[in-house]
Amino acid sequence: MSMQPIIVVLGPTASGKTALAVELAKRYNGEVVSADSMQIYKGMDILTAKPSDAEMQEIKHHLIDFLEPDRNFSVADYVKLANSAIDDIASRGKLPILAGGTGLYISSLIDNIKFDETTGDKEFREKLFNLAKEKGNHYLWEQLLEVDETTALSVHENNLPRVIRALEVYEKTGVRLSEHKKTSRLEKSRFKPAMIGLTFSDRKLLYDRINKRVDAMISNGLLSEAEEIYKGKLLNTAHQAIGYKELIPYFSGQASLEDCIEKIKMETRRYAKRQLTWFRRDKRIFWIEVDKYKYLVEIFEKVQKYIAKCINL
RNA sequence: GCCUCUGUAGCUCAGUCGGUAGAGCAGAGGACUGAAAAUCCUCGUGUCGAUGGUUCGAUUCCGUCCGGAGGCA
Repeated sequence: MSMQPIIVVLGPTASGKTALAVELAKRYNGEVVSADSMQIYKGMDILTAKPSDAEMQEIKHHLIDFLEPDRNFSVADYVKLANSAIDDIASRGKLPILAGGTGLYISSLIDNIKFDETTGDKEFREKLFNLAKEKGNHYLWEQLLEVDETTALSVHENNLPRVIRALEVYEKTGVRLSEHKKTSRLEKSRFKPAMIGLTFSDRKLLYDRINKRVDAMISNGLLSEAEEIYKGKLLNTAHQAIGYKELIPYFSGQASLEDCIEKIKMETRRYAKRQLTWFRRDKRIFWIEVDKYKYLVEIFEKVQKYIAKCINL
């Protein structure tokens, strides 16, 4: 079976991924598959900086705006859906273009990580969470040390969700997470990716863009959008969105709007930093420092050359 | 004009009974396989406002000057 070529556009939030992905889709007869853990949800348009209506009409986008915000979602779900979206695109003779900032989703898909069928057990997790509360994080971690030493030694005892997940995997499947990690990578990836990373030579410029974008979101109606969400019901995944949870103290009258907006900016900056940390370790990525180019055309030309070299298009 | 308080890390402030200093926040680096916009770990040298004096030694005590806050006229 020949490998599926795919263009991947990644980078921190507010780096210009959406625009580049759309341009590439036009140039290569492609369709965009979003790799964003929040844009999957319906509504939350401003909050998650979804592509504009014009962009969506011009180029078909997948895995955006399809799930109710009260539904949970996971990497495993993502990989499954993304794979079938890609098959669909390829079957119509088009080129899939993956674009987004959720590093875990991107690498799980591109590296063809196999997830097994057991889903997360909410009750089990809650039980262990309470146990940790009662007896301390170290107690729980020691339990993990007994059943899966490798994982225990690589996860800090305070990283409760990770400790709990590792215990859950062993409890429900009888297989250690550390073993599962090995077998999950046995199958070779079906993709031949051209990975393009957008970054900034000067972090301050990125932060500047983020701050401005948050201000723009506010003037575009973020408040009323977030208030709608505030009234509705949200479950685990969606309520984590930056820009929503920071406004809750404002809605409940516990903090000033100004302070909450500052908080959104700060959390977004930190998020961008974490994204960069995640992506930096992937040596396949062809990085473009976008602040070094005056015109988008220059970036576009560079990217095209790289794509030509990488996947012969 | 006089009196009192104050000036220490990007910010808010501790502290040194005289032996050149430390927290929180911000920031930086890192980890990451089913909640990932999440979760977690590590990292604190700065003319201690300026300048004279006392002292073996001053950011610490004293004088003067310059900022800031308050009070009295």
